[in-house]
Amino acid sequence: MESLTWQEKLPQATIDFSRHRRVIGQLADGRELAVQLQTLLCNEPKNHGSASMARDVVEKILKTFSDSIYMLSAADSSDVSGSDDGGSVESGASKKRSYSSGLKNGRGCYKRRNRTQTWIEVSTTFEDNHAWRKYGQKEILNAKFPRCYYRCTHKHDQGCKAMKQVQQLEHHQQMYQITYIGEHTCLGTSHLSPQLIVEANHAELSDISKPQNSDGHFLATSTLEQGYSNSKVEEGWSHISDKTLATSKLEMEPVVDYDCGFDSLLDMDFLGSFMELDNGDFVFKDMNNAL
DNA sequence: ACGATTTGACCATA
DNA sequence: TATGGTCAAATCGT
Repeated sequence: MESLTWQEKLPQATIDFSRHRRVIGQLADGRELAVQLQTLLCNEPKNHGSASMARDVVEKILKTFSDSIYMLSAADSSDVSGSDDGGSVESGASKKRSYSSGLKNGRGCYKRRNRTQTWIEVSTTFEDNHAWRKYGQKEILNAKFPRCYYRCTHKHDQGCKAMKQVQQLEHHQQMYQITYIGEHTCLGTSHLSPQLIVEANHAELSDISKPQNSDGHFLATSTLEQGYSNSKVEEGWSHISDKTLATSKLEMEPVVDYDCGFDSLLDMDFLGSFMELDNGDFVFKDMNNAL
């Protein structure tokens, strides 16, 4: 009874490569046309209201084309370039330590927690108004950047079980995919600031909706479990510094388009593609379960 | 001195 | 067996 990894499933999910490539070609043509339209619009007066709106629309179209091409290309390429190089974060000090050989000491004795209280945020910042302590970092297969593991600073003094995992997205390096595990039970407020939030039961997504709120932030909902109220993410967006992350804080652009969020989903365990419905919603077709 | 971070080892799971 | 999640000693920073 062999369980297949997603890499092993990939060829099944992308059986018709030639059709894929034709679609990619079509998308490339569409992008080219959008570029031409953008060029035309650039000749319009800057302060012309409708022209500026049109430019925005064209930019979004371009991004949509680019990301669609990327998504298809990613699925098309069987060359899953391995976990790369070592672009890992190296802290200044070289550290060679000699572990005494009988290292048991209760090390690694733990239970994997259930993931019922899990949700995913995609944001330009991995800060929130909670104090986190980093407890691990790991190179992830097929991911350029390592995944960092944080737990609440108040784990011991207040017994707070909240944790989060932060992973920088390979194709949108200003974006971070943040997986929150468990609610904070420590004192303090919780205001998230996502561009996209996926509420999930750590299971496959089957339905992702376009942004509903006025801020242009994006919200995706798992149809498998509705463990959290959507209002959670719409309460407010205050940021304060996260002490544990301050030292590695990056300069980041504040504005991100929703397609970044979609891109991020590729960096997760999902394999599939997005389809836009007539009503404007996006549906994620899970290729893992296809065929 | 003490808390935070780094990083290799260990364990669970698919 | 490969991969991801967690632990904890060593190291760093204040």
